[in-house]
Amino acid sequence: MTERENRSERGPAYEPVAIERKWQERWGTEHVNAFSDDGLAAAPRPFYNLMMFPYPSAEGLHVGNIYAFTGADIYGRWMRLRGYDVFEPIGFDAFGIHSENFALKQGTHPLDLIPRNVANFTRQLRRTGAMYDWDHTVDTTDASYYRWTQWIFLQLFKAGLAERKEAPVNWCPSCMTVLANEQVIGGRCERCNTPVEQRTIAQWFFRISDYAQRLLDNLEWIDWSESTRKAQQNWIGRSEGAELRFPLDWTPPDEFWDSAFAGDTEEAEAIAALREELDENESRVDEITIDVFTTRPDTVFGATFMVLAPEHPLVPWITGDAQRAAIDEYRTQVGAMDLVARKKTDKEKSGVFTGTYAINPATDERIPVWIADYVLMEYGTGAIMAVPGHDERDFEFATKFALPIVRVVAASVEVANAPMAAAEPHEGVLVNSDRFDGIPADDAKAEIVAWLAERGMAETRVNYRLHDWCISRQRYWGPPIPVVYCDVCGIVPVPESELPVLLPRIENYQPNQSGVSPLARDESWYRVPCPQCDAEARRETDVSDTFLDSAWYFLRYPSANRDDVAFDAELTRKWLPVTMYIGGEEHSVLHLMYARFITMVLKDLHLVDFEEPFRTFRKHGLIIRDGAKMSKSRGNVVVPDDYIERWGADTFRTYLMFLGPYQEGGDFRDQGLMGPYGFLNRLWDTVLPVKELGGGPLEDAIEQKLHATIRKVGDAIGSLSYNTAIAAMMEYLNTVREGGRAANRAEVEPLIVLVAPFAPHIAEELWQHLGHDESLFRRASVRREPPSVGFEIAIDDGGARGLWPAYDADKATADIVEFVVQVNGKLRARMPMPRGIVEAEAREAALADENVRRFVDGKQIRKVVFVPDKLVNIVAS
RNA sequence: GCCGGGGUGGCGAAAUCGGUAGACGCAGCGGACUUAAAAUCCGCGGGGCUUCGGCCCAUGUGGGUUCGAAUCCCACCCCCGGCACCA
Repeated sequence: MTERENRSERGPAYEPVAIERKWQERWGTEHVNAFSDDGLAAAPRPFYNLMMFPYPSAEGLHVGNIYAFTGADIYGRWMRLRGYDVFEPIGFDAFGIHSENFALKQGTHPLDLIPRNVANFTRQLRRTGAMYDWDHTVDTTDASYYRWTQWIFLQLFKAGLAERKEAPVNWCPSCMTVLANEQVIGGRCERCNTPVEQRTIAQWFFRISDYAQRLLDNLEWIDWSESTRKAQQNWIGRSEGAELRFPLDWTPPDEFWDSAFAGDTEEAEAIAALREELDENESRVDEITIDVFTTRPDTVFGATFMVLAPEHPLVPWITGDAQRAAIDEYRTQVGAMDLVARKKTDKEKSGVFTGTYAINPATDERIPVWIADYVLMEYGTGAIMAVPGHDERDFEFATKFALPIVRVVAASVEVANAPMAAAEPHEGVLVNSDRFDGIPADDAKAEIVAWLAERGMAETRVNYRLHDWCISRQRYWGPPIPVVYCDVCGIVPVPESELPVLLPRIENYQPNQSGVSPLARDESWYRVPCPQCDAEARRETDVSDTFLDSAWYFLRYPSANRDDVAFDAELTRKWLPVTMYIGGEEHSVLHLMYARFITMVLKDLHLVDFEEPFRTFRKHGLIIRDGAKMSKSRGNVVVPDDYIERWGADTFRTYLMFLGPYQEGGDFRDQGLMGPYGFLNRLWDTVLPVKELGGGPLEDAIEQKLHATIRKVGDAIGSLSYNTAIAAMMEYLNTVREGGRAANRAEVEPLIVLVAPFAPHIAEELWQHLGHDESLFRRASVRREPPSVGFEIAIDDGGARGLWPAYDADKATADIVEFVVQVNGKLRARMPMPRGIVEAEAREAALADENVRRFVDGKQIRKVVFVPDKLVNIVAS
């Protein structure tokens, strides 16, 4: 029989593309996403299923996107089948350097390019078969969206959490803009990999570091993927220690006080405060101190010199005349380094003596003050006490410049003065530390801090690695920061009523090295009257970081169609925080941190009533191709359109989920598609001959397998083990088809529902074939009288009921179980036994086995281990 | 260096409150159907030995705990991701 003849008996072949078109249209026209006539506002069982909205590139949707979205969509569809009102929106994160660079390369204006990309993405997204709510989408570049991004900025500004300050920032010479710390990876621009330079420019910062502790504390309880939580913990980088003060042994020149410490760095502020204090107390000026942060205050007796970061503001004032030329040269040299060179850990230590000494507050000894590039201005106080005996870097430095090295921690006091060949970072007891000798180093930390604190020379302190978020970008393609500079009034926020500050269309939007934004070229745009005094003023010409756009988009979705508020209070109460968020881990310290921060701020401003935006977050893995990372240069990029056109979205989706554990990712191999494709074909061929009234009762063995499969698939989807869920369905279908037998309706009808989250189109089609005239997903989500189906429907803990089949735990287990018989832990026989068999009987049956006897005979039975319904282990010797 | 994750057949992977290692699938081999091929269906499939009953070995390496270890403990090796002159 030829395939054609064969087919004519079994019915039409599976034609995925036609079926998928049909159902994608029907889902649209039948409003499958409508929970009720009142839509979002009235949904009784809200479940906010979020995925990370894509950046709409010109290349189109990447498999990585589809992998991420499909995994999230399966979860959403599953929840919907279980009777929840699943809100699953999608949008476009279309501002930012990436889009702008591409536009520049193409010579197409982003205002023209982005709508095209969005249209193409929309087409592709629809084709993947995800159940997006197309009535609630966002596009961050739309003025109706960024108006509210600007509004968020203003809320932070009013709360004192947005501030403009001059500070050393990361400058990418290729992108020609500043970057947030989070956008610098190993000293390089995360976008273009160019080594980042340091520049001092006035920028807008959000005070995220004020929230460091809260951001850290909440990580203890939020339900997030472990690795993502750890990444955030590392990024926040809390360390506990102390701040110690080292008085300078130095008389400041007169100009010290009249100097240019008018900058707004913390150090200058501290000096100003100190001056005031000294004036009040008529104290001696040499009580000026260098403050250091240390996690090892117990080693203070070993601090034999100090090191300041070359940029430290005290440096010019404490530099001796003899050292000035060398110091200036070194500072210039370090200032010219890019971050990759500066932060290199394996280069030889360098540094210069300032000519000034400080007093070690523990030993009262004079110790020299140096500058060196291994001390970083941005961490701690930008100054350290160097303890060469117990810090590798200090040891190296001391060795190179012949500075004294003292051991202050040792295994015991007896070995206190053995020669030191290297820094000894290990724990022990204090030595060469005067009255603290013999105390375990760990205990000494608190004691020494307390002792120094009596003299005002120390206090305990925690320090964070997290820095304020620099949000200014000297680029064109972003929301203008809504601020006006007035000579009279200073910094004036744009009144909320005047939002949005529209991004003007300018043709020459190329960035340049000047540090000045392209918008500064459009005088007609930036010249405005001051909103307060009407004097001539000037708009801020920087735009905000794209990550600000995405730090609040999840709040916008439910209210996407509202033009009077950023997010409606009622809708927000109903739908947020997000119930389930699935996305890539690459955003652990960028998007996911910023979104948490913005939400906390909004909570503090009483604009939302929760402070963690995502109840549950799960990361998904990465897809590689044929064992290697996908890249254009390697030529191994999967173009989703081609695969979907050829095999259908259902096969593509199912394969992506089958190729490996979802949370770990996997290797895309074209051959692999054949597995899921064959599965869907066999499903089709099995269900098609089943007529509406056909079939009879379930055979026992199949009924058992069915119940076990329902349980397994539900458990697996719940834990995102999609690959094993699919394997379980394949196994079940194999059982149903065993020996070429024809299936009956009761066997396949529930299977169609199990398959539906993965392959929704074929499921709909087969569902319809079985005589149901309404969409499976619509039927599951719109609560009316129970649908007439030939299986029990599961009722969720929360009372939700959709179409997901229930299983009977008793029926899911076979009546005859295969027992394993071991002798001394080694497998010697397998035998079927009735479920629930008691130990004595199992033991008797086991000992009756010939092979078991071979290993037991002639030996003494010491013990018999019995695991109900599983095994008997006879211990004999 | 620190923090995560991982190492199981030719390949992707299952199985981790300790209890049949390799489910499911890909590729492969054998068979049915066919003039033939494709498609489809059936069967085989870690390695070694075998008197065909079975036996021995096997989950990165080396130890340990246990009646029993891929799973737990100790030491180590390798791979992937993140952080890193962070004091």
